[in-house]
Amino acid sequence: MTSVQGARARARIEITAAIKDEARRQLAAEGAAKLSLRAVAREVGMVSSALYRYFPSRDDLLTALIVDAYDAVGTAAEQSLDAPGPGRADHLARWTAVCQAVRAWALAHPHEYALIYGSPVPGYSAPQDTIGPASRVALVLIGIVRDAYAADGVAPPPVPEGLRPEAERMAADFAPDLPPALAVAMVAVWSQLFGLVSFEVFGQFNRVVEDREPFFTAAAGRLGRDVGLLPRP
Amino acid sequence: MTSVQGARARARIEITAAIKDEARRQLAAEGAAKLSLRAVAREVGMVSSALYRYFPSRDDLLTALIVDAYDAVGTAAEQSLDAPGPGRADHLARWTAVCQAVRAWALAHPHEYALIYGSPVPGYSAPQDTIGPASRVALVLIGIVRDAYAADGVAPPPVPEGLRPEAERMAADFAPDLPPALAVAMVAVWSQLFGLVSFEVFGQFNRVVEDREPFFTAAAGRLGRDVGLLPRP
DNA sequence: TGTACATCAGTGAACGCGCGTTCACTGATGTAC
DNA sequence: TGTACATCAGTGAACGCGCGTTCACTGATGTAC
Repeated sequence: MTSVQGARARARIEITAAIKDEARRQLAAEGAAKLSLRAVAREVGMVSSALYRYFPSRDDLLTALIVDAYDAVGTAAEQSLDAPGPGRADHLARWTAVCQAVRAWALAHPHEYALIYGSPVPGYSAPQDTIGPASRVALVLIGIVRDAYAADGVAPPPVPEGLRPEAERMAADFAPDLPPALAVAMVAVWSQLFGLVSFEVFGQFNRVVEDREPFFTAAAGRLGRDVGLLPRP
Repeated sequence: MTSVQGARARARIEITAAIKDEARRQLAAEGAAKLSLRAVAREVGMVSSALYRYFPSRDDLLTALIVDAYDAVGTAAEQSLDAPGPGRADHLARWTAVCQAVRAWALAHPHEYALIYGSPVPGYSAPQDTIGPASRVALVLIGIVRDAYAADGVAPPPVPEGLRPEAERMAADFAPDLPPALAVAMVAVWSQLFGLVSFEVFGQFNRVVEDREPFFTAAAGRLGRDVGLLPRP
C-alpha cells in the first residue's frame, strides 16, 4: 500500500530520513545532551520551526533515534547468524559471532550505543515503542541457547533457594522451554556482555586492556559456556 | 599540618564542601548534563561569579564530583571487607560482599554512578587525577583473588593462543603474582560486574528481573567462581 | 480535462529562558615589621 | 601591641550565546466533482 506514493509522501519520507541522519551526525559529534533541533534544522537547510512538521518535539526525535539504534544493533546481531562460517550446529561459535557483531556495531557507533546502553538521557523517559526493538539482541542470544539446549541439554548448576521463584517466573516469561537455571544465567550473561562492551566503548579499558579483540572474544566465549554452550558440535 | 587553620582556610573547606553537596543534589535531580554553575551558586547563596574562587570552571567542578564518586564506591567496597561476617578465609563470601556493596552504593546514588560508569559526559575528558580513585574497586577485587589463589591455587582454563601475550602483559602490569589466565578472567569479570549493576541502575532490567537482590547475589557468586574462588573455606 | 477547495510544508519573527565566563570593584581577613 | 600592606572572598553588571517552542502567514501540492 505504501509502495506507490505521491510526491508529497515520498518527500516526507526522504526529509524525515535526512533529519535523522543529520541528528545522528550531531549525536556522534557532540553527544545526546547537545543534540539541538535548531542546529539540525540549520544543517538540513530549513528554518527551525519547520522541523515540527516532522517531529512534534525534541524528545520525539530522540525517541526515533533510540528506536533506530536498537534496530541497528538488533539487525547486526541477526545478520551475524546468517553470515557463512560456523555450521548451524556449532552453537558456541554462533554465540561468539553474535557477541562480536554487537561489539563491532558499538565501536562503529559509540554515541548511538551510549544513547541506548549508557546513562539514561536526563528528563527523557523511553516510551513503549522502544521495548520491542530493545529486545532484539536478547532474542537472538536466547535463540542460540534454545537450540543448544535442545541439542545438548547442558544446564548450569541449580539456582539457590531464594532465587527459585524468580527463576521460574523468568523462564515462564521469556524462555518456557528452558530450565529456570538457564533463564537466570541467560539474563545475567546478557547484561555481562554489555558490561564488556560498555567498558570498552566508554574508555574504562584504557590502560587496562590493549589487545581488545582477542580479549573480547575469549570473554564472550566464556559467557557462552556460562549458558551451557559447548565448543565443537 | 592542615590540622590548625585560620578562619579563612576553614571557611574555604566548608564552602567547597557545600558547593559540592549542592552540585551532587542537582546531579541527582537533573543529571550531569544539566548541572549548572549558576543554579549551584544560587542555591548556595552566592552570586554565580563567586564560584570561580572555588572551581576555575564547570569542568573542574565535574572532575571533583567524579573523583568523589570514585572514592565513595571505592570506600564502600573497602569497608565491606572490614564488616563482620565471613571469615577472612571465605574468599567467595568476601567477593560477594564487595559486589553487593558496589551495587548498594550504585542504587543509592544512581546519578553519581552514571557519572562514572555511564556514558562519558560530552565534551568532558577525565584528567589524570581520576585514574587513581577509579581503580579502587578493582584493587579490592584483585586482593581477594590474590588471597584465594595463594590459599587454594585454583586457576581458570588456559587462555587461547592469540591472547597469550596480552594476558602476560596484564598479569605483569597489575597482578604479577597471579597466572595470566587469572588476570584476564579478573578484568573480564570486573567489567561484567558493572554490566550487572548498570543494567539494573539504568533500567534495562525493567520487566525482566523483578526480584533483583537474589538475582544479583547469584550472578556475583558466579563471577567469583569465574576467577577461581571456591565456596566455604 | 478543468476548476474550487482543502491539505500540507516551510517561513520568519518573536517569546522567554538560562547558561559559562570576565571584569573592575569593595570590604573583610591575614601577615610582617 | 599597633600599624601598613597584601591577600582573598564575594558583588553586580555585562558579554555573547543558543536553545525549544508558538504563531500567523504564504505558496505549492493534492483531491473531488
